Amino acid sequence: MEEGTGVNTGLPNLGDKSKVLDVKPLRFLVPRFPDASNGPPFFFAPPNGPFPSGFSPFSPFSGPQGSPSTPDLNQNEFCSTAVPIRSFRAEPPDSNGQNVPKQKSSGSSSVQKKAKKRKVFEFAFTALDNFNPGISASERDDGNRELVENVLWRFDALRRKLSQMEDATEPHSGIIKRSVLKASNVMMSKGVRTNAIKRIGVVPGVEIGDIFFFRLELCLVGLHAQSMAGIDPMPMKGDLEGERVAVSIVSSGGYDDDVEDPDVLVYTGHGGNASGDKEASDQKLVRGNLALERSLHRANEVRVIRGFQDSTHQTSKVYVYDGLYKVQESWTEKGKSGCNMFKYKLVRIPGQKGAFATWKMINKWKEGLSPRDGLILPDLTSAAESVPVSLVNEVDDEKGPAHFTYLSTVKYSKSFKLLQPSFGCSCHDACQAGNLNCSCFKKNGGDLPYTAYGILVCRKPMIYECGSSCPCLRNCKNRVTQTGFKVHFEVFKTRDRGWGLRSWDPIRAGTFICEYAGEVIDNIDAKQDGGDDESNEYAFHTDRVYESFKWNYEPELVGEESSNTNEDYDIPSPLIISSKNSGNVARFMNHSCSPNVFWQPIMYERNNEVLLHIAFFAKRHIPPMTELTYDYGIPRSDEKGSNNAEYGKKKCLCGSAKCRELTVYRKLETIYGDVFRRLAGDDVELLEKCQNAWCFT
DNA sequence: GATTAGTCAGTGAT
DNA sequence: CATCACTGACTAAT
Repeated sequence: MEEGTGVNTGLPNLGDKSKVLDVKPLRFLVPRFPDASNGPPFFFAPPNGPFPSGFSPFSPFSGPQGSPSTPDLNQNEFCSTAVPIRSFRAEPPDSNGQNVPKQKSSGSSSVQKKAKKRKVFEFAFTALDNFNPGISASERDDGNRELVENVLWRFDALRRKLSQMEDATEPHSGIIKRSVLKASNVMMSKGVRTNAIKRIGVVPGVEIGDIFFFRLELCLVGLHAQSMAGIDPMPMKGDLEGERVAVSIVSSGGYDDDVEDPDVLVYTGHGGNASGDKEASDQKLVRGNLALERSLHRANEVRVIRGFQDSTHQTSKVYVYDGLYKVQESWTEKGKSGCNMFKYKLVRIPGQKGAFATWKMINKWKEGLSPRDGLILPDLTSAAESVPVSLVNEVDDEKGPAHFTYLSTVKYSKSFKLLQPSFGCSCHDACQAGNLNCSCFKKNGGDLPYTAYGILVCRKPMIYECGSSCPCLRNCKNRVTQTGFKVHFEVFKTRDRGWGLRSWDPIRAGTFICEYAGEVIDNIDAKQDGGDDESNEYAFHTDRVYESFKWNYEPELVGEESSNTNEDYDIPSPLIISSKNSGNVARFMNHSCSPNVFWQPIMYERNNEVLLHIAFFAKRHIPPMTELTYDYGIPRSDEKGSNNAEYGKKKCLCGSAKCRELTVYRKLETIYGDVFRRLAGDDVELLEKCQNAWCFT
C-alpha cells in the first residue's frame, strides 16, 4: 500500500496539539465527468412533453388559493392565474388589502380573547398544472436508488424554499407554518414519488441506515405509507376480506417501549390514549393491532423505522430505517393508565447491516458510557472549535496523520485581500427574515439564504453573510458559516484511501458542514512551489471543472421562472486555498464522484476586509458514520501538476497496468450501480465491495 | 366523505 | 432560555 507513504512516525507529542498529524487527504483520484449528452437521468422532461400514462393533472392545492380555472391548454406557460411568489409579502398590519391571507388586526385580537384563531400560512402561488414529474408510471410504482434519492432531494428542496417564504412573515403573527405538509402535498399530487405500491419486505432503493426527518418522506419513497399512524397494514392476496398484515412500523418513542438490545423492539399497539375530553381506554384488536397480530402468525417480514429526537434540533425528529424484523410474540399488559395495551415483540432478522445499533453505540460514546475503539485523540482541534473532533484508527496501527497546524478559517496574506465597497446592513439585534430593507438580504436577492434552522435554502453564485460592521448580533441568522461547525466529526483511517472524515451526528440536507480552512496562495506560487507536487494534494481550487448538479427547488412548482435558481458559481477571481501546513477537518474529506457534500462560495466582511470563504454543505441527509466526500473537480490545463500523471498515478485500486498518465478514475458504482445491486442481491458485503471499487474509464 | 393516526409547529407555563 | 404539555390545523390511506 502506497498511501501510508511510510509516514508512520509514531504517536506525536500529544501535549502540543497544535502539531499533530500530517496525513494527506487523498486527492489522487481525479474524476471524469460523464458526457453532458447523457447527463443525470432525472432532469426535467420538456414542459409540454407527454404525460406518462396513468398521470392525471390535478388541482394543485386544496386551499382557496388553488386555481379554479381550467388548465391552460397551451401547456407551455405558467397558469394564467399564477402569482409570482415575490408578489406576496406579509402586509403591514394596517393594510386592508383583501388578498392578505392572514388575520392580523392587532387591535381586536388583543382585546378579544377568543379571536386568536390561528391560520395556516397560505402560499400565493400556483404550480404549473402541466408539470411533468419526470417519473414514469412504472417508476412511480417501483423505484430504485436513484429514484429514491431524486424524490427526496426534490421534496427537501421545495420544503426549504417554502420554509424560507414562511419565515419571511412577521414573527408572532400567529401564522402556522406548514411547509412540510404543503411540499408533500405538491409532490404527492404531481406524482413525484416512488414505490407507491405497497409491498412486504425490501423497498427498492431504500437502504438500511437511511435517515429521514419527516414522516412524509417515508410516504414519498414507499417505506411507510401512513402519514401519522405507526403501523402500516396491507391486504394479503387471497385473504379473507379485511384481513391484513403489517408491512412496516414506525417506533417514535411515544409509548416508552425502549429495550436494551438494539435488535429487539417491543412495540405498543395503537389506540386507547387519553386525548382532549376522552379518557384512556383499553386498546382494541383492530386495524394496525390486528395486522401485527396476523403478521405474528404469518411470520412476514416487517420493516422497522426507529424515530427519536434530533440532537441538533430539539424540536424535531430523526427516523432511521433499521431493516427487516419479524414479530415473535404478542401479549397484553396494563399501561400506566390501568388500561390494557397490546405489546408486540419484534426481532431483527440477522445478517443485516447495522443501523439503529450504530446510533445506540454512538450515544454511549457521547455519554462516556463506553469507549470509542481505536480512539487516538478525543479532540484534534485542541478545543479550537466548539465541538470536539475525534481522531480514530480502527484499521491499522498508524497513530495519526503527521504534523499540521489546526486553523479554523481561511487565512489571507495581505496581497489577497478582496476589497469591495462598504458592506454592512443597519439591522439591530438580528436581521429578520422578510425585512425588505436589510442590505445584506438585498445582496442575496432579497431573502435570508438560510432557514430558521440555519439550513441553506438554495445554492447560489455567491452568498453574502452579515459581517463585523453590521450592527446585528452574533446570533443573527445570516451568520451561519462564520460561527463554526456544529456536528461532532471524526477523522478516521479508511481501509484504502488514507484518512477520511465522517460525523457522529445525523446531518440534514443543507446543513453547514465546515469551511475549507487554510492559507490562500496564488497559482504562481503553486507553480513555483518546487519540484514536488505535494501542495497540489492539499489545495482547494475554485476554478477547476466541477460536475454540475441540480440541488435547488423546481421553480415551476412555485410559479416562478426557472432563471431564478442559478446554481453556477460566480467567483470574482480564482482562489486557491492550501491546507498543507495549516487547515481544519476539511482537509481530510476525500473525493467521490457521487459525493454527499458540496461547496458554496460565501462572502462576509471582517476587520474592514471582505473575504471569500469556501463553505461545505450537506447535499442530502447523511446518516452517522457515513464518510463525507465532495467532488475535487478536474484541474484546468494551467494548474500545476494537471498535465502530469500525479493525480491518476498515485493510487488506483484496480491495479491495472493502464494506470498511468491522464488516466482517470471513477467509482464503479457510478457506472454499474443498479447492475451491482441486482447481482449482489442479499450479499451486503459483496455489494459494499463493488460500490467501493474504483476503475479507470 | 368520514374516520383514523405514535404529526408538526406555535404558544405559554415552568 | 430550555423544555414540556397543550392544541389547532392538516395529511394519506382506507
